[in-house]
Amino acid sequence: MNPQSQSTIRDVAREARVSVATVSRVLNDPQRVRLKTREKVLKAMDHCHYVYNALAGSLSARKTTMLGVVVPTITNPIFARVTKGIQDYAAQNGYSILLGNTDYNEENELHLINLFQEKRIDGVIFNGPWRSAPLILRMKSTNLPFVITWQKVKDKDVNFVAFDNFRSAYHSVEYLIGLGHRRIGMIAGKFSISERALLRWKAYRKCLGDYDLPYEPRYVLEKGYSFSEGEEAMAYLLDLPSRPSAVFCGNDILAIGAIVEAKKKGLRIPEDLSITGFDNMEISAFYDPPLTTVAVPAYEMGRMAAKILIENLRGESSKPQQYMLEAQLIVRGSTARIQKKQPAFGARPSAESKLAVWLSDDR
Amino acid sequence: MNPQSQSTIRDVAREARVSVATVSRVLNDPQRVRLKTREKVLKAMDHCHYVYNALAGSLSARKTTMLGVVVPTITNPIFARVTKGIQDYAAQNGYSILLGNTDYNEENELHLINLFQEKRIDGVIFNGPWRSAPLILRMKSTNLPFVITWQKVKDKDVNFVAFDNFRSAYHSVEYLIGLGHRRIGMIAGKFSISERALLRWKAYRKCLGDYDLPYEPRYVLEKGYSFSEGEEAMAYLLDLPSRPSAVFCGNDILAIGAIVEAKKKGLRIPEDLSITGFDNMEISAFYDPPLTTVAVPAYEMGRMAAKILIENLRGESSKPQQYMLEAQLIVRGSTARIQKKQPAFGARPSAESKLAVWLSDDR
DNA sequence: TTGAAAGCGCTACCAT
DNA sequence: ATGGTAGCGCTTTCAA
Repeated sequence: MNPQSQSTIRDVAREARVSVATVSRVLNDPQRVRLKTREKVLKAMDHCHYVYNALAGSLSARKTTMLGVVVPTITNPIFARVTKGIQDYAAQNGYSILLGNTDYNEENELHLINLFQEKRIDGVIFNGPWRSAPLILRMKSTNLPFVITWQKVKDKDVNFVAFDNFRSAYHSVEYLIGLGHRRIGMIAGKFSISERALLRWKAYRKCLGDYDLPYEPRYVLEKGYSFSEGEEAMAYLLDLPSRPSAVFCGNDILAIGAIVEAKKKGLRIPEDLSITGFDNMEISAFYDPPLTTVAVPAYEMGRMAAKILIENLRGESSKPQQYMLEAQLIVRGSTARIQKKQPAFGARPSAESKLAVWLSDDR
Repeated sequence: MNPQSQSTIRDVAREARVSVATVSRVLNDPQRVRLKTREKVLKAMDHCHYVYNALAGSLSARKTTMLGVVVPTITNPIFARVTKGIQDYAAQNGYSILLGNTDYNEENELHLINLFQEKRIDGVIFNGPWRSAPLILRMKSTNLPFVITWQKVKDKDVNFVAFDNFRSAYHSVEYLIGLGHRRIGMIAGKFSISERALLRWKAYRKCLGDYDLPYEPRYVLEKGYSFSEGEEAMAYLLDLPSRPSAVFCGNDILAIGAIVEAKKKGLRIPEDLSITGFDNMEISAFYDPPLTTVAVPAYEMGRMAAKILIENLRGESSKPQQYMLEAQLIVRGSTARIQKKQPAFGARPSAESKLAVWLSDDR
C-alpha cells in the first residue's frame, strides 16, 4: 500500500459501514442522510483523512465549477480589475477561475478556447478587445456558455456587459470643446487590435463634425498601449506646425506617457495643453496633474459578467443578458479652459451634451 | 441521442476501426502508432468532432497539468507581474493556471489549499506575504509540490525564489545617508501582514545604527499598501517638529501617495524632500518626479518559480531549489543630496556599501 | 433512508 | 504495432 495514496469514498464507506452512495450523499446533499449516519460518515472521513476528488466528481457529474477567464494581459491594471471582479463573485459562489492571457494575439485566444473545452470548463468570460465575428462563431460552436465584457456585440443572443465606448469618448471630446479647444488631437489605441479604440476614434471624429471642427488626420495617432508610445505620439504632435491645444488619449497609460513628454518639452499641463485619458486607473487620481479621464466600471463589469454566467449555469435565467453600464467622465487637473487668445470659438451647439443622448456605440 | 453530447475515443475508435487503446496512443504518444493508422484515427477524430476530455484523462493518469497560483490580490501590479511570469512559463510548457486571491487573509489561503487538493492540482506557487510556519506545515501535509516567491524560508527543503529584502532595503537607506540625509523617515507596510515589511524595517533600523544615526520611532509609520495611506503617513511626518528630510517607503504605492501629499503641502521633490520606493512598478519611471526605487524582479521570480515547479513535477530535479535573485536600487529623480545647510554630516563608514555585502535577510 | 451497480471517458498494463 | 480490459473515484438511477 502506498502510504501517499489518498483514500476514497469507498474507504470511507467501509470505515463507516455504509454504501458509497451514502457517502456521496453526505458530500452533495447532507440533508438526505439521517443525522446519525451522517455523523458516522463524517467521522469516518476525517479518520481516513479523506479529500474529495473533484476530478472524479466532475467527470461523472459533468460540471467542473470552473470558469475560464481570458484577458489580453493581466499586467494591465484595468484587466486585473475585471479579473478581480470576476474572481470575487465566482469565489463567493463556489467557482474557481482558470486564467488565460492572450497577449493580444488571436491565435492564443483560439488555443485557450480549446483548452477550456478539454478541461470541461463550465463557462467562459472574455475581456478586452474582441474582433467579434469569427471568435464568437467559434465560441458558439463549442456550446460553452460565455459572456463578453467591455464591448457590446451585434448578436441578439450573446451575453455581454459593456459600457458605451462611443458615448463616453464623445463626451470627453465634447468637454474639451466646451473648454474652448478647437485643435484637438487624439492618441488612439490600435484599431486593428481593439474595436474599442476604433469606436473611440469614431466618436472623436463625429463630435468634431457635430461642432463644425475640421478633422485633421495628422492630429490622430494610432499607438499600442504603453507609456513610451504615449511619449512618442506626443513628441510627434508637439512638432506639428500648429500643434493641438488638447489631446484626447485612448487610455490612461497613453495619457501619462503624453504628459511626461509634454512636460519634458517644457509645457505646463493643463495651462499649455489639456490632456484626457480613459480607464481611470488607480494611479490616475494620484498623478501630477491628476488625470481627467473616463471611469470605466471594470470591477463591476467583471462581477456582473460572473453573475450572468453563473446564473445562466444554474439555469436561473436562460435568455441572453445584455447590459450597458455607465462610464463617467471624471474631471480632474489635466484639463483646463484654453488660454491662448485665439479667435473666439463660436461653438454652435452649446457645450452641454445634447447629441450624445441618443448616440451609442453603433455609430 | 443527445445531439449536444460530445463524442469519445470510443466513437473515434469505432469510426476508425481500431481499439480505444490505439486512439489513446495517438493522443498521447503519436510516434507509437504506425503513420497509416495514425492518419486514419486523426481523420476519424475530426469526422466525429472529437474533443479530448481532460477530466477523464487526468483522473486516470493522475495529473492535471494545472498549477495553483495564490496572490494577495491580482489588483496590485506587482503581483500581476509575478503571475504573468508564472503564466508565461507555464503556458509554454502545457500547464494552465488556477488563480486564487487571498485578499491578505490567512483563512482564504487555507481554503485555497483545500480547493487545490480537491481539484488535484499538480503543484502550487505562493506569492507575497507569507507567515511561514503554520501554512508551510499545512502545505507539506498535502504532499503537493509547491514553491514560494518573494521571501526566503528557513526550511532547507522548501523551494523558494526570492530576493534579499533586507539587503535591498539596507542599500536604499544607505544611499539616502550617502546623500547627506540624517533624519530619515520610513513609511512601512504592515508588519503583521507582510514579513517583507518587517524585514525592510529591520534593515532601516540596522543601517541607521551602523551609521550612528539615532532611531526615532516617531519617524516610522506602519501603513497598508494604498495611495491614500501614503498620503496620511506623509501628512503626519510633515507635521512633526523636526520633520525628516528623506523618507524611505515600503513600496511605490506608498511612495507616490507620500509625494502627492508633500507636493500638496508645497514641498518640492527632491529639493525639499527625498523619497524612495520599493517594487519599481511600471508607472514609477513615468511619475513626476520619476521614482527612486528598488527594482524587484517580479516577473523573473514568477518564471523561475514555475520553472522549478514544473521541472520538479517532471522529475527532472528532486532536491529543493532555493534561489535569491538580484534586486536593484534604481536611482531616479525623487531623491537628491540634502540642501539645507545643517551641521555637516560626518558619516563614518563611506557612503559606499560596505556592510551590506555580508548582510542578508536573516537579520 | 439506504444500497447495488452502471456508467463518466480516459490510461496503462498485459497480451498478441 | 495494436487490442482487450481493468481500473481512476465519483454520481446517479433504480430498488429495496
